[in-house]
Amino acid sequence: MADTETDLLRSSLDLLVLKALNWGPMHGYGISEWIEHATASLLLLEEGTLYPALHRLERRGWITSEWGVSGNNRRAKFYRLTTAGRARFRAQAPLWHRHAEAIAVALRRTSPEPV
Amino acid sequence: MADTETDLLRSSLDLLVLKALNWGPMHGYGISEWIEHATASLLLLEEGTLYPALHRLERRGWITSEWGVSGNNRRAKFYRLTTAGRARFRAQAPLWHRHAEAIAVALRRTSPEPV
DNA sequence: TACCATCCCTTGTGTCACAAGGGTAGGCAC
DNA sequence: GTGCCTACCCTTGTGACACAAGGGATGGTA
Repeated sequence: MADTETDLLRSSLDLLVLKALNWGPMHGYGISEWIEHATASLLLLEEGTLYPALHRLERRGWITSEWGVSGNNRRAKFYRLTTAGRARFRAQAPLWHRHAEAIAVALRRTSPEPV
Repeated sequence: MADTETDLLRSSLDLLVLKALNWGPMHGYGISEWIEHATASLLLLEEGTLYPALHRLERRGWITSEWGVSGNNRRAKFYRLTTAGRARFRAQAPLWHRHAEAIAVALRRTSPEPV
C-alpha cells in the first residue's frame, strides 16, 4: 500500500540529491541529513533507498565519488556534482515544479470545467 | 529510467481519480479525459495504468462500480465515490500538498542552512 | 462495407522504495 | 582493557505499480 510520502520521494529523490550536492561535495550520510532537514523531516530517507540512489546517479554520470575523511574523522565517500549533473538539475527541476503545480491545481479545482 | 512525470503520477493518481469522481459518477474513459484536461495534458494516463488503478481503488472500498450506458450510447462502467472514498480524499489531499510543498521549498533553497 | 471512436481489459517487464540484514571504525565511559 | 553508541558504508529479498503492447466489443458514419 504505497503512500503519498513514498511516491513523492520517488518523484524527487534524484533531484533532491543533486540539489544537496549543489552546496558542495558531501558524503551519503550528510546528504540524507540535509534532505531530512531541508524538508522539515517530512521526507525520511532510508539507507536502503539512499545508497542505491547514489550508485544509480553515479552510473548515469550525474555525480562522481571519492573516498575521504569526514569532519568526525571517519572514512566516508564524498560525492560531487558533474557538469552533466548540474545540467540535469537545471533541466529537470523546472519540470518537476511544473508537473507538481499542475497536479496541485487539479486537486484544488472547485469546478470540473475550465474557468 | 523513471521520469518525473511518471513518478509524480504515481504519487497522485489515486487522489486524482477520487477528485474526478467528486464531480459525480463517471466511467473510466471519462475519468482519464478529465485528468488530462485538468492537468493541461501534462499528465497522460495510459489505459494500462488507469484500469488497474480503478480496480485497486474499488478493492480498497474507496469507489464502487456499476454498468451503464454512456452519453455516446456505449456500454460503460460507471464509478462512484463511497463515503470512505470521500473521507480518504479529504484526509490524503492535504498530506499530498504538504509534502509536495516541502519538496518544492527544498528544491528552491538558496542557502543550505535554515533561514 | 469499412473505418474510426469509444469503451473495457490483461499480461509481461522494469524500476525502485523499503525492510532487514551485515560490516567497520572512532570516541567515550567505566 | 571492555562495552556501547554513533557515524558511516553496503546488499539482498519483496512488493507495488506505471507502462507497453497486446486483445476485444460495439455504435455511428461515410
